[in-house]
Amino acid sequence: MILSIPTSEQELLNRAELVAGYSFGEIAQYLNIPIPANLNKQKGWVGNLIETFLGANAGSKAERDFVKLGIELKTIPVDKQGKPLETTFVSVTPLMANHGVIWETSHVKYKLAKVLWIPIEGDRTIPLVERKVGKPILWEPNQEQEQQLKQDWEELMDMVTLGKVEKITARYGTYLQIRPKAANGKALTEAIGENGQIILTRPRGFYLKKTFTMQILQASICSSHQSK
DNA sequence: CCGTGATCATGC
DNA sequence: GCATGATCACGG
Repeated sequence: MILSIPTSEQELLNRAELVAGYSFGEIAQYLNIPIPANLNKQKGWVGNLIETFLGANAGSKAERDFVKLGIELKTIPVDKQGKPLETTFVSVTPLMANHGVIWETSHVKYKLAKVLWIPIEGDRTIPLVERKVGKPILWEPNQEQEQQLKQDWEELMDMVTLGKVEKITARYGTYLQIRPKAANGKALTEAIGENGQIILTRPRGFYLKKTFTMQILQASICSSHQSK
């Protein structure tokens, strides 16, 4: 089953709010999509399920999910207290041709300009079929958050361009980190080495640390209380 | 191989 | 316990 692409932000929000509270089993049955026993072999299954229901532009383009609306969709697994269980992948880390690349025009800033967060139950003790979708959060980074991300991005990209990519660990960056992002350890891509030469290294990606996404989720709880 | 969707699972 | 580094599936 293919659902139409939402033509407005409000339509997208309405659909996201509609699906809140339903289980993965119910949604998969409605869309006629088979449910895996677990996510071991299909780690992106939940993300694809929600994308399909919300009518996101399918494909693997380096574009936002809802191009016309300028909105990126992210499902985020949370525990019983609503805290993130995983970091959040943002985009591939460019390891070459970074001359003149700045934060303002970076893929990270672009992707995170406007995000529709969909919390999902991620507790592995709950059978996949029974796990439920949470209430959507439409988020834009505030000035402080953008500054935090920019600072981390600049520190990390400095290392990449200066040939220190092999020295980067996930411990760098306060809220944004760089980690491997590949099919397996055999995947290699070009990068700048210690002496400015071209080396082969594992592809990397930018990820948001849990401390950052937790702030987004908690802030939304606060504002919903205040608005009552 | 790259980029999309991410979570797994071992080491600390 | 939990984060880091590794990995799974798929379209192009």
